Amino acid sequence: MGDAGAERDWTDPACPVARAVDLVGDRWSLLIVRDAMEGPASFTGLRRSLGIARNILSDRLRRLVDQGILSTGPSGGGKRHVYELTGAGKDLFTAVVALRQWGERHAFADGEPHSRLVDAEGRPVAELRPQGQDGALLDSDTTRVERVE
Amino acid sequence: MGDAGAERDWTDPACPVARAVDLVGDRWSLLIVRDAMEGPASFTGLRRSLGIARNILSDRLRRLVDQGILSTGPSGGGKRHVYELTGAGKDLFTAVVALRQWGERHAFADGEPHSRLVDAEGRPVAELRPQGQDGALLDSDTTRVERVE
DNA sequence: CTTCGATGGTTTCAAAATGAAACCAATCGG
DNA sequence: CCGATTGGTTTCATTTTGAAACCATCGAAG
Repeated sequence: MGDAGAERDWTDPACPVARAVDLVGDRWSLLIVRDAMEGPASFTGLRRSLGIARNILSDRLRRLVDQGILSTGPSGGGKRHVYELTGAGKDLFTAVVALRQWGERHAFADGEPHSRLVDAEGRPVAELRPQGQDGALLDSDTTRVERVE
Repeated sequence: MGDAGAERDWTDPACPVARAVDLVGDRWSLLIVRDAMEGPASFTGLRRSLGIARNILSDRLRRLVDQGILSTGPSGGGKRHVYELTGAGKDLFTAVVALRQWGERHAFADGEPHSRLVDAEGRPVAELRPQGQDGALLDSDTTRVERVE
């Protein structure tokens, strides 16, 4: 991956979780990415969908492009208009799905309606489950963080 | 789930991703949860580990307890000291793992060292991969969000 | 070619969140 | 009883966010 952005001084330099949070863990970035998952997005499209302030959206888009998560490449004419996910951006799919599934399980009252993620045939996506290399299911009690020296 | 917290007016009420971000999508909450995954956590332990300001940590802990993600239950004596994950909190494991794996893939230069998540035998956790009910691998191109009316 | 509306911003300023530091009460070890 | 540690709260400065106004460009309609 191209080392595009200049973040420097991470909250916790050795922890991939902390770096991910530093990059996309604010109020808006992941929602912009969520929207961009549905296809190329425009400034006003995002604005309407999210209800975000213009200046903040402008800043977040610039930052996401700098970080290599979005591109506004010359696709379309080069006039800096359409935003789409890069490889790194698309790769956030799994994390967005994980947050979605957690939200479905814990952020809605019983019977409260919510959007769903489905495959091309309309069937819901299976629940993500962390496993070991041997296929055994894992959780926070059966794993540990191996700190790096 | 007990409707403990009072969040009200969500950024995007029907979207589980947005609700999850509203609940834990700030600079610190997920890192607090990450730390709590390793076992019961104390105020000063978290402070030292994260380098977070006292008042902010105090606020986040209160909020996470209100939201039913952490408990500071009477376990230990009832004197409001130890914080541990509730069921909903432990269930964030998958999302934290997904962010960790994304961070490992995209937030480190080649060869730059980082902590790893391993199982009880020290073997790395397998990469999470969204699948359909039939086991087919899915990504943002082969899924769509079914909006709720 | 002119005008009009929409798009994609930037600037300015007020309000809210964050952080550093000082302060404080309760507990614990000796 | 003494001093250190823990678990905070309060105060105040700094930073971030957001609403609103402003502005430049483009394409379509007249």
